[in-house]
Order: sequence, then C-alpha cells, then structure tokens
Amino acid sequence: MSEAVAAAARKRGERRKAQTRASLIRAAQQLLAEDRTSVPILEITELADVGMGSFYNHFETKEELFQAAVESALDLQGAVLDAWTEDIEDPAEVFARSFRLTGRIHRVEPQLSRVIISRGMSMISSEHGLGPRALRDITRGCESGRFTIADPYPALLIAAGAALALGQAIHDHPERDDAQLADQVAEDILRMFGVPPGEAAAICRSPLPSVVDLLEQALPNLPHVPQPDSA
Amino acid sequence: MSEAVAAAARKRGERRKAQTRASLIRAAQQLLAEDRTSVPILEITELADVGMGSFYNHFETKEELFQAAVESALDLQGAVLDAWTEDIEDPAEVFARSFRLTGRIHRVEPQLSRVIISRGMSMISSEHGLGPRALRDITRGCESGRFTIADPYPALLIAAGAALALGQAIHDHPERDDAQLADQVAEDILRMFGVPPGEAAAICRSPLPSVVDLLEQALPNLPHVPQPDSA
DNA sequence: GCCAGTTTTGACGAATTCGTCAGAGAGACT
DNA sequence: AGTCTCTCTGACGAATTCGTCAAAACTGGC
Repeated sequence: MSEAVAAAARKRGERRKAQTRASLIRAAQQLLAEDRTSVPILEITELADVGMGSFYNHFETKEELFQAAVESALDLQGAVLDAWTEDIEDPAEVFARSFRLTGRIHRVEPQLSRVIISRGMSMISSEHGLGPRALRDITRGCESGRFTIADPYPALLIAAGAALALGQAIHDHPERDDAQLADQVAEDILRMFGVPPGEAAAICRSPLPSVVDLLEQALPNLPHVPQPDSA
Repeated sequence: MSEAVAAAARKRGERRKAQTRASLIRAAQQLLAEDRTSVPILEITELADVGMGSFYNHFETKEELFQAAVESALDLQGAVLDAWTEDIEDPAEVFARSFRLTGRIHRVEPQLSRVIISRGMSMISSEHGLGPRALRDITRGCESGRFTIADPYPALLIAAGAALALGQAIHDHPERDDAQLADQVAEDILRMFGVPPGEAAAICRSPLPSVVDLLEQALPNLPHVPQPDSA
C-alpha cells in the first residue's frame, strides 16, 4: 500500500505539469475554433491562466501547440466514436452511426467541431486523424461483402471529405435541420458503398441515442483528454 | 475615334494599378500554397516586387489580401471548368469531366490547387467557391432525371468535400496514380447520384484532353485573372 | 526541516512588425 | 511646358512580440 501511496505521490508533479499542458491545449483549441491563430503567445497563456514562461516549458513554437491541440481534438473524437460503436456488428450500421453522430456533434460541441474542421483536411492521412479509423471500418465492410465498392481508399476520401463539408455546412447554415442533413448525407454514402437503397434509408432513419448523454458517459472514462479544470 | 483613344489612355493608369494588385495577389497565392500566412507584410511586397507602401493602397489587412487571393483562385478554377464543359449535354458527363479534370489540376498546378485546398472548405457556400457551380450542375441533373437523389444539397456536400479531400490526398501521396484515383472517386460519386454502375464506369474511363493543353487555351481568354508578368 | 530536482513565473532587453507620411513618379488634360 | 491627380515608394518612429533568465514555488526524498 505504501508503494501505491508513493506512486501516487511521485505522480503529483507529473500531474501538475500535465495540467499546465492541458490548459494550454484547451486555450489553443478555443482560439483555433475562433480562427484566431496569430495571437501573441502572451494572450494564449493568459487564456490558459498560466504564466507566460510556461509556454516554453511545453512547446517550442505556436504552431507546435496548435498541432497538439488539433491532435488532441481528433484523438478525442476518434475515441468517442469507437466507444459508441464498439458493440455494433454490421459495418453499415457502424458507419452510419459514426457519421450521423459526428453530424450531431457539430452542433452540440461547436468548439471541438470547429477545431477539427479547421485542420481536419490536412490530417486525413495522419494517425491522429479520422482517416485510419474510417479506412478500417470501410475495409471491414468490403471484406465482409457488405460493401461492394472497388477500392476502400477512394471511398474513404469521399466519406472524410463529406464529414468535414457537413460540419462546415452546419456552421454556415444554422437554420437548416442538421440532424436530417447528416442523415441524408450518410444515406447517400451508404448507397454509394453498395448498400441497397431501402436498407440504407432504414439504417439512417433509425433512432439515435442523445449525443449529450453519450458524451457525458464517455468523457470521464477517456484517457489522456484535457479535462476542464476541477476548481 | 479620338474618344476611343482617350478611353484607352484613361485606362492606362487603371491597368498600372491593377498590375500592382495582381502582383500582390500572386505573391499571396504563393505564400498561401506554402502555408506561410503569417509573414511580415514587407516579405509579401518583396515577393510581389512592389514597394512596401503599395500594400496599403490596395488592402487594409493581410487577411483581406489572402481572402482576395483565394477568391481569385476559385474564380479562375470555376471559369476554367465552365469553359471546359460548356458544350457537354449530359449532366453526368459534365460532373465527371469537371471532377476528373480537377483531379488532374491538383498535380499540374500544385499552387492553384494548394490555395484552393487551404480555404476551399470554408468557401463552399461562398459565391466565389465551387459550391454554387456544382449545385447548379447537380440540380440540373436531378431535374433532367439523370440523377435520382432525394436532394441536391447533401450530394453537393459530398462532392465538394470529396474534391478537396482528393486534392489533399494527391499532395500527401504523390506516389499514387492521381488520375486513376480521381476517376475512381468520380465513378463512386456518379453511382451515388443514381447513374447505373456500368454507365458510371464507362463515363469515368473515357479519354480526357490534356489539362496542360486546355489550360493554355483557356488562360489567355479569361477575364480579370492575375496574369504572370509579361516582362 | 532541509535539500535537490523540476516546473512556474513575469519582467526585461532584443528583435520584429506595423502603418504613416512626405516626396517621387507617371499619366491625363490644357 | 505646366499643373493636377492618382499611385508608388521606403524610411522612420511607434507599437508589438519574442524568448531568456534568475528568482520563486512546488515536490519528493531524507
């Protein structure tokens, strides 16, 4: 037991450092969402409520921080989607659910969404991006015969591009029904994958759990996510 | 006739001013393509080979210049695609040709391509973006019964997102066969539009004119495009 | 309580960047 | 040639931004 206590103690310093880093990343995400990436470092640290010098303890340049901020947001989004679809068998349902929930997230978590939109395109091929995850799911669908496309990769490009464009459209036109739009896009893409039209429509109109509830369940259990300060 | 001469003369000043503006826009496009948008204004004017003070004769802020640079690139791309497809009847062929040629442009004109990728997502709904043009073509296809989708708008989002993702992929993975990739993506999207698979495949495998030749023909005739200096 | 190792902090001088402005230059008109 | 107007130009002072560093704060081990 004393070992456990010691271990916990040994990690208090690390946690403090991680807190500072997380604060900086959260501030960077806020600025990224507001599309204000050429702010002075002092403004970032003020927003993060840390000393100006702390920035240089964690990052060499602003760009490095913003990069980390985007990767963190993408990792979060990926982990959340995985958690929400892990118990589904049908690849078509996995894809539809991921896509439709992503659409809902754009409205419920506009900051996360904007961060991803801001740089998601250039991260499609990155290991942090949603590309690898989507490619895995599409490939699974092809191998199981559920999807009948010639090659998963072009399909991935379409799906990933559509996901980002959908988010952009939801932000640009808040008056539209975002849920219906997301469902329609998902349905179109399923048909492109080779899912019969009737089935695609049924899958994309099935009821979804509330994103808010899902997020609340998922967030506390996710590893290495910048948490809001528990002041 | 003296009127015509006077008019020509009156415009010499305007042309000189437009030259300076075009130089600035070309410099901005180069920087945009290199993803270096937080450079000092002096560096932009040096690249444009104009005096530092000239910048403020044309733009209030750097962002305003970059905005103009993106709009100029998008207008060019749109005008070129229109010129290349104006005499085609079948909406499916118009779409396929636009999409496949856009894919080729990413490799042939990497700078134009990168500029569009850098901000194309946020310009989908803009009048300068490719969105309105694509929406027009897709709607035409729906009305003529060639496309059987429920709603043109979600389809537009998929096509636009895919076009940008394709460009990104071509830059990220230069070892891939970009022409084949673009053709496959176009084919998948045509099938999504409701074009029978066999037809979609045939349309997207038909031979294409050389983008280089087309560009050479189209460029000199396009209005209000920043031309390279004819030193 | 004290020391060694780490992280945080913000003040400061150095360096960069900004935006203005007065003068030069080019063109149009008399 | 003279003058008027509009654009171009780059030097300059003002303002911003950077990155370092020595001191302070915190932590863990003794």
